[in-house]
Amino acid sequence: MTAARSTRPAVRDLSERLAARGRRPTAQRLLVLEALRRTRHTVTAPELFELLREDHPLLGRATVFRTLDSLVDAGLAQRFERPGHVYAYAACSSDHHHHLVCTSCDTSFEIDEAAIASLTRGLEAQHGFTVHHATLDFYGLCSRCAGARV
Amino acid sequence: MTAARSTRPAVRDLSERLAARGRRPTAQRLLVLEALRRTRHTVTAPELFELLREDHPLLGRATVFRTLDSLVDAGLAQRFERPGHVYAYAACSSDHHHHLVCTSCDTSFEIDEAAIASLTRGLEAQHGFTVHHATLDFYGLCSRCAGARV
DNA sequence: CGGGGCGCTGATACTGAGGATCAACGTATA
DNA sequence: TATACGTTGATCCTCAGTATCAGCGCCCCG
Repeated sequence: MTAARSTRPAVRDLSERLAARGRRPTAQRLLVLEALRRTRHTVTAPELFELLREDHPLLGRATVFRTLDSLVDAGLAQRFERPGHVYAYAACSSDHHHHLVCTSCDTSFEIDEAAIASLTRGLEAQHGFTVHHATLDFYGLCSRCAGARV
Repeated sequence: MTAARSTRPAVRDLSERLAARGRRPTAQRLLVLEALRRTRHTVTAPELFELLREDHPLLGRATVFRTLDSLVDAGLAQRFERPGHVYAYAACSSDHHHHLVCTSCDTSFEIDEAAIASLTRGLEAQHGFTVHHATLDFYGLCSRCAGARV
C-alpha cells in the first residue's frame, strides 16, 4: 500500500495529531479516517471493516480496531453507544467532540463546544474535580426522523 | 464528598419504577440494586456477579446481566465506559443520571441535573432535535486522587 | 547510501462479555 | 385452588475486541 501524498486538511490534521504522539500517518489510518468522515452515520468497527474490505481486501481486521482506537485517542473520532452493548464511531473535528446522535437513522451532528466548556468549568469548581475527558452525547430523533414517524 | 445516603427509599423506588413497566420487584433485583448502591464505585456486570456470588451462590449469571439492564432501563442505574471497551455500572437516584467518574479510584459522583436540563433544552431548540436520553459523564480525577498523586 | 531500529501491518487464534433458550418456578389474579 | 405470566438459573452460543508474532517499510544515523 502506497503512502498518501495528498495535502488535504484531513491528512494534515491526522499527521500532526499522530506525530505529536510519535505515531505515523499510514495509508491504512488515512483510509479509516476518510471512510469515517465520509459516512455521516455512526459505524461499528466490524461494520467499517466490512465496508472498507470491499475496496481494500488487503486491509486487516485488527488494523481497523487498532486504528479506531488511535483516532479516538488522537481526538479525531468519538465513541458512542449502540443498543446491544456495542460501540459505534464517528469522525469529529479536533474541536468538536460531542454530538447529537439520531437513534433512528444513526446520523450524528456536532455540538458547539462553547456551552459545554462552561458547564465543565462549573462542575470542576463545584466538586473540586479535574475533568480529563467527557462523554457528552445526546440520543434522540433528528428533525427529519421525528417528522417522518408522526 | 458523600452523596445522599437515604437507605430504605431504594426499595420503594425500585418497586414503583418496575411496576410502571409491568415488572416485578424480585429479591434478585433488590439484591443487585442494593449491592450497586453500596459500592460507591462503578462496577462491571461480571465483577458484580462475582461479588454477589460470595453471599448468594444461587444467583445466576444471566440474572445479573438482565437485572443491570432493567435498572438502567428503569433509570435507577447508569452505564459508563471503562478502559478496555467494557461497560461499568453505578446506581443513581431517579433524578440524577449524570456523573463525575474518577478514573483513578472509580468512584462516581452525581451531578446536579438543573444545569444539564437547560443545556439540553438549548440544544433541542438549536438543532430541532428531540433528545430522549443522554450520556453526560465526566471522567477525570476526584479531589482525593488528584491530591494523592502529586 | 546502506544498515538497523522501531513502529506498523495482517493473519490467526483466543478471550470473555453479553445474549438466546428453555424448563422449572413463584406470584398475582380469577 | 387453578391459571397465566413474568422471572429465574443453567447451558450453550455469538461475536466484538485482543494478544501474538513474523514480515515489512519508513526513518534516522553513521
